[in-house]
Amino acid sequence: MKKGDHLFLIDGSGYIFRAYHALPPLTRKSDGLPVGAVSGFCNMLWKLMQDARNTDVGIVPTHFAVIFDYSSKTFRNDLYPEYKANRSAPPEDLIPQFGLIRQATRAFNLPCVEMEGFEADDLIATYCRLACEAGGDTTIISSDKDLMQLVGETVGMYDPMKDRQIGIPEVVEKWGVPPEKMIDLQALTGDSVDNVPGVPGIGPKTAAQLLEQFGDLDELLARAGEIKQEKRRESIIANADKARISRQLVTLKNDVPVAEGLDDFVLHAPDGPKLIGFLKTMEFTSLTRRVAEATGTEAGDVQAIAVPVERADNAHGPDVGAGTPPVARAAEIETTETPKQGDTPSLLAALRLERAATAKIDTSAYEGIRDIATLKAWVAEAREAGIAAFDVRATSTDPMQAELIGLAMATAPGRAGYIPFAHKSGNGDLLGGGMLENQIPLREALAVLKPLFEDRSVLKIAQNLKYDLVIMSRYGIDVAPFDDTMLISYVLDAGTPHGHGMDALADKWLGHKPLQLKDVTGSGKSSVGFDQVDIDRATAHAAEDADVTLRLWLVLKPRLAAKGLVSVYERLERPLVPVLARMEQRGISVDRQILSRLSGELAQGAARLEEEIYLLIGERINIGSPKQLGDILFGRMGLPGGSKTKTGQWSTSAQLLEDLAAEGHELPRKIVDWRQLTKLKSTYTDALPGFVNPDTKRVHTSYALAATTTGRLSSSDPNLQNIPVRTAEGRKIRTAFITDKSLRLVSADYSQIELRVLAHVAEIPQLRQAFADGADIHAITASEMFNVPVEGMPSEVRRRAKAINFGIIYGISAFGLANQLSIPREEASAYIKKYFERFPGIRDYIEETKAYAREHGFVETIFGRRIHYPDIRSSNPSLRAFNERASINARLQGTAADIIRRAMIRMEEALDKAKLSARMLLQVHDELIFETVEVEVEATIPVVRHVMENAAMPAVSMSVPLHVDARAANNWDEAH
DNA sequence: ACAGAAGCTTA
DNA sequence: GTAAGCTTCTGTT
Repeated sequence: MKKGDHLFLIDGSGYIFRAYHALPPLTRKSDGLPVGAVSGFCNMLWKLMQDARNTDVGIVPTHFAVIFDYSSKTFRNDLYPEYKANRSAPPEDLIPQFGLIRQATRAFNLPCVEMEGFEADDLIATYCRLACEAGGDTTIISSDKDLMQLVGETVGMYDPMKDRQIGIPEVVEKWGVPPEKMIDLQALTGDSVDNVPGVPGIGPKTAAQLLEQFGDLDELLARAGEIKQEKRRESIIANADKARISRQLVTLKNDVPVAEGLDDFVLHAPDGPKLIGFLKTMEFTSLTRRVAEATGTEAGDVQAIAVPVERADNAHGPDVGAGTPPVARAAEIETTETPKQGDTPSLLAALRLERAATAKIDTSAYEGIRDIATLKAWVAEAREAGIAAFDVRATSTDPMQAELIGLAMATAPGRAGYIPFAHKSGNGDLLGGGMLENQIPLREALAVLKPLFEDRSVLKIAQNLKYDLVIMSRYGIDVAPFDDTMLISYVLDAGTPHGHGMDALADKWLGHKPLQLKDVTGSGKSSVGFDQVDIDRATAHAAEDADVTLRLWLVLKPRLAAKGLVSVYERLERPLVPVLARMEQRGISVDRQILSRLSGELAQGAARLEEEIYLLIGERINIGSPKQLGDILFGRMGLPGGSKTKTGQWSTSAQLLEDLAAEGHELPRKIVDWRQLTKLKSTYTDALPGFVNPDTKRVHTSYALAATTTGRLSSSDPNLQNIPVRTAEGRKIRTAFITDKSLRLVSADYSQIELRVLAHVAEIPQLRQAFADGADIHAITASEMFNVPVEGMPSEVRRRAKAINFGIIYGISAFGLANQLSIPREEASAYIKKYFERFPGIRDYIEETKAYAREHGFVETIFGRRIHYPDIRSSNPSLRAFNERASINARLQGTAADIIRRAMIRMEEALDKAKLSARMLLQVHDELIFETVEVEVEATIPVVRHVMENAAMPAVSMSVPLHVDARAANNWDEAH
């Protein structure tokens, strides 16, 4: 570069966001790919380059580069961790455009410049300095105030959207200070968007005036005592440190060790065919025409090129792969719904399905990523594509104990690789095998992967992502943004016969059966850990999973929009993933001594009962065997009332034994008691200590988001949602769930949430009133049904009404109610009839639900969650009736589940905002359990209650108030 | 070694 | 009558 040359630097990242928000949304016609920002970008580049050839304009660039941010984490985060911390992920439809804009830049024959650890602004500052030193001029294509500090005699800015030049006078006019004081001004005002603190109470006007008065920031801070206005003076003195750190944050670094020099930016004429190929692919018809004219290219001769993101342009592409012909397949899917003609998401869904299902899966085509250079190339490729499916391989299915073995990544269908970190040679002698050659050491690999996994412009996709999230978090990586194919499937298809596991989804959508873990590790006694699998086989297996995950995403994601389920996914599913990941990581403290003592007591009690039982039956059978027990009780001893299970065995259910005990038989009572003690011992007091994590000394359950049909969570390993509470004996187990001395457990649970949901959705005036009054709902029900006053009501009357209320929630049947109340079926029938007479709205609700389910094959919660009942039209009456009851229950249980999900999603921020340190640990369907310091208990409870009671708002304003009870104690028993 | 049934725990 | 998960026993692979 020499004197007279002119460098154009485009702030690519800044432009993307501005164009996205400023320009009308635009999607590629053929498939709905969002391209608004790309279109704006291409038009701007073209205009700038046209101007470059038109010497009349005055400014003629000789050098040209587009600068991008690399990742969200830069050296500024080391200075100030909160820097840009409250930035949220970019909008859904912007994410794929980041990669496209880089491609656009290259199509224009322009250099794309970015560097890890630095913002685009730092690179721009550096190149400005270099150009200045070489005697050239610079124009920065941006209107960002953060760049205004660079404006000077040889550096100007240009806002392409407003067609406005920004020089020294414009900066002074806008901010009241010359460019060289912009840094001090920004240090004072701060920036709420980037989380630069600044001095509270000082805005641009005040800052400019102060700088005018004192000259610069150092002088101002030194002489702050001279400021007349009291508030202002105090604030500046108190926040001098914040101003200093802010100055560091806003000062651009102009000595970045850049890889490309200015000579690499010499402007070349555009390559017509290359550029037109890209523009055609994007379907920018008018720009394509203009470029064709200007470059003298015949647009018709140019083929649209393949673009790594969303290659739906290739719909008639490779017709390989066996099975159903693609067209028939796509058609088959859409006939199950009612697609609207020209409905773009539906069309996209069909196209995606066809592509992903037909492009052959070849496990031998995956790449082993064995050195840093290759890994870096893959990372670059993922950034280009804007999406990356990944799959973690680790030593354990428990993410709290798993050590990373390797990681697979896919960037496009068929394009996948596997990075081995820690595979060992398979010889299983005592010393174990040594580490295999040609792997990338974990630390080095993670250093390269971390910026990608945290890059807000690259969407990370996984199947059951929470597992990977917990592991990555333990390695210091916060994965965002992300999609989870399992959850997308769950939102689309809860209740359908196929599950949401990878194998089921691959089979259903891709007609493909992926390699099984067992096929590479072996099974049973001869099985080996995944780290003992040789790297080629591991690559085939893991990379295939990443490839399949990417294809599933391509197929499933557009279906969310096509079916109007985006908001369920975005508001009830995806945001819960990191919340649950954190809850699982926190775990809960369990006192092993208490459990061990209880185990001893239970063993003694059970042994005593065992002896008594043996004495009564005269032999030492296995009491735990229902078969042996039934044969003795009803066969040899000939007890009355025996009934058979469906396999023809004598039934020995607790209910039946209780009935016999009530008739005065001694043995059944002892058996029931023995079962209770052994149940408590084996399932809880003996099993729980085995779940204490050796590192954290706490118990970390695993929550499944996609395991139930209704939207509830489930808990396993261990299940902490079925810890005993009903009997005094069982409750003792809860005393083992404890906190440290200065901490407390806070338990907050919704009171009667499902009945409240019923009163709301079925619009039952008496029930709404009763809940509004805070009345005893079962007593009110009884009073309405039996015409008895609530005052002095016999407990039996209330009990029956309560059973009916619960029965309604479960999709009542006379058979079930009769069983529950131990009354004849005719009597139960009469109760139900009476109930419907008093609450006709509930009968209507039930009938409407059944009719809706029958018509659509699914029901919905009030938040739009869809639950399918494919057997609702079965000709089998009992199967049909079962589906009817389940669908009635699903609307209520599912709505309640959605409400607590919403509360959980909002809870952490609400606690943060209230400056409370409480940490959410557990969820038990209608209850949340927190751990907090004792001194904050009183402040925490109202915050928790407020979030939970208002969780339906603003999406739904319920006609019945939600009520939350909350208590704190040293253990779960007393807190509940 | 695994799968299903029976039984029991929770909301 | 709804929704789950875990343990034990039992019979099959």
